[in-house]
Amino acid sequence: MRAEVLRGHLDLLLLAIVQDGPQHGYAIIEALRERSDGAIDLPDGTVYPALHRLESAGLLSSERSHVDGRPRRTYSITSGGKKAVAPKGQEFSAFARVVQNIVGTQPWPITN
Amino acid sequence: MRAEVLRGHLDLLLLAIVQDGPQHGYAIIEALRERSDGAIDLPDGTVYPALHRLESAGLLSSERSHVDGRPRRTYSITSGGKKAVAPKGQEFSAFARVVQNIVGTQPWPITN
DNA sequence: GCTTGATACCTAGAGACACTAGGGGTAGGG
DNA sequence: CCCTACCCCTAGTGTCTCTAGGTATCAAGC
Repeated sequence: MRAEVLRGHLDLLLLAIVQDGPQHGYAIIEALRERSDGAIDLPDGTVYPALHRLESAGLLSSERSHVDGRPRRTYSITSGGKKAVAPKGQEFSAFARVVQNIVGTQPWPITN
Repeated sequence: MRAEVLRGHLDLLLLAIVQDGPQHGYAIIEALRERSDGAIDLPDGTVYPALHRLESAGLLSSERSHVDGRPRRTYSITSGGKKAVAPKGQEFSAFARVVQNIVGTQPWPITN
């Protein structure tokens, strides 16, 4: 699955991953791949600029460190990021529901 | 809801509407607004270029006509468009499921 | 008769964001 | 010594939506 498909929702995914604990960029990419069973496999050239955007937007903060001599930038979610992630998630749900409704496919069982 | 949010999925929505019967652009915009309970309210400057794209991609075809002296362009779905809409819908479902899964919000009732 | 609003279509230019395709390094195994 | 995995970064490109205009008909209100 290309990030092209989730354009505009990549921020939500990145925030969701970092919300579960500070991560560095490379680990975030792996976490997304694992949590999606390989469906989401992003090029790092997509993720790093997105992380920079989120940081300059104040939703993430980062710290440089060195592990085994390798430079690392670890991202943590800020209080602003925490506040933003819930409504973003709800907005996505609403969006998905509306699209499913119009398209007519039901990905989840109807219960009533 | 801005089309910005559904970037990349607008094609799917337009195809889904036209699949239910030929429509002209203005009517498609209204159909989307009604079927989404007002959530999707697209500017025509977004929709018309999208329809042109879909036509030049061979997924829609159009015919000019006149109603009450007003020029109209009515769009119909092509066989190529019909073939494309189902997998696009499934792709969207898969995408939505994966995102929900990662974000952790469940917009539909869990049944097991 | 004139204006306003709804109907109906179109385009140019700008901006946002993911992509491609590179660049830089360290560490470890063959 | 080279290749792979690990780790970060940027420039330029392309696609798609947005804004902000334009054109034109018709009905209703004044």
